Amino acid sequence: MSDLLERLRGRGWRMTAQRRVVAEVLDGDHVHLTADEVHARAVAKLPEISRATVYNTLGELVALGEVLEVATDRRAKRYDPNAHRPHQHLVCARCGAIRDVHPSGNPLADLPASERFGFTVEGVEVTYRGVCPNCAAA
Amino acid sequence: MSDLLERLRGRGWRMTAQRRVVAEVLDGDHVHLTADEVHARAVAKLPEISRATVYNTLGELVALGEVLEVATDRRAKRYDPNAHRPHQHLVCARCGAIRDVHPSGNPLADLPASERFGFTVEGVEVTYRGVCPNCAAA
DNA sequence: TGCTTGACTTAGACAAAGTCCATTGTAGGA
DNA sequence: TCCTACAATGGACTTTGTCTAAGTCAAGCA
Repeated sequence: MSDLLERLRGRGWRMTAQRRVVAEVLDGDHVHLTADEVHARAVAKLPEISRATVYNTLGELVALGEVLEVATDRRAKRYDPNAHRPHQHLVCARCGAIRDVHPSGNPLADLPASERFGFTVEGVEVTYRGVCPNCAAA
Repeated sequence: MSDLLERLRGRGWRMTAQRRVVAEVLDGDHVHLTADEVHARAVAKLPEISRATVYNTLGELVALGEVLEVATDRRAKRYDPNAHRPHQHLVCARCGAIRDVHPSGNPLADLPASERFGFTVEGVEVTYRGVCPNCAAA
């Protein structure tokens, strides 16, 4: 987990208590947290941290490629620390639970040139939607 | 275009001026409008229509399957009247322009059972991201 | 160790998108 | 035509996120 902190320091990050706490929250927990949840957990470790700092720090982590932004619903963005292995998401339509999944195949290859309309296509996001076992049982 | 109105009436929709106007806005224009843009166009036809009504009506159209919600960015949801032909979206990372595209292949089939974690998978959304010709030229 | 500096943090105001609710209006059936 | 349940209104409210001006502090340097 200090891997992440090391990498950040290596990139010239000025290391502050706030940034360390945000990085630790994400690094210690491989789930998909909203900015607000990150803030709540950060506050538990460092009560005086502000919302703006959490947003700033998350934005910086995303820009550095250490964390992915995931927008699976209309509500809050979520932050996915699993940025180093390409993956897609499977979302429960009822409770919003998110799992990382690794489909076979390459969806980029499925878009023929005739369907690209002159765009330079750079990436693709795939979101599978369904109902998780818990919700199905209930 | 009265097709849509007919279908809605057949489903027991109470036809009001407001609903007709919202349906016409979407039906007449095969682009991807935000709720606010729909409201603006509806106001042009019926000045006293309220924002809440536009949201309600869009929500009902989505529930009836006549219109798709598209959440391609963190900002406003967009509404896609092209609900009857399955398709995916290609989004410009700079200007936000959206094109409907029809990839070959079936991404649902690319998710093996071992990657479904007990979920009942019901659908999949694919969003291609790139740069449109206009933005690339600029 | 103790300055200095500019990057970082803070609190709170602000903005955008959307929801809620009490009241008022009206479509469509009797 | 009258009723009544369903729909519309508008304004307050919520959620998520951004911005800014002022204060703070990490890290390099003497």
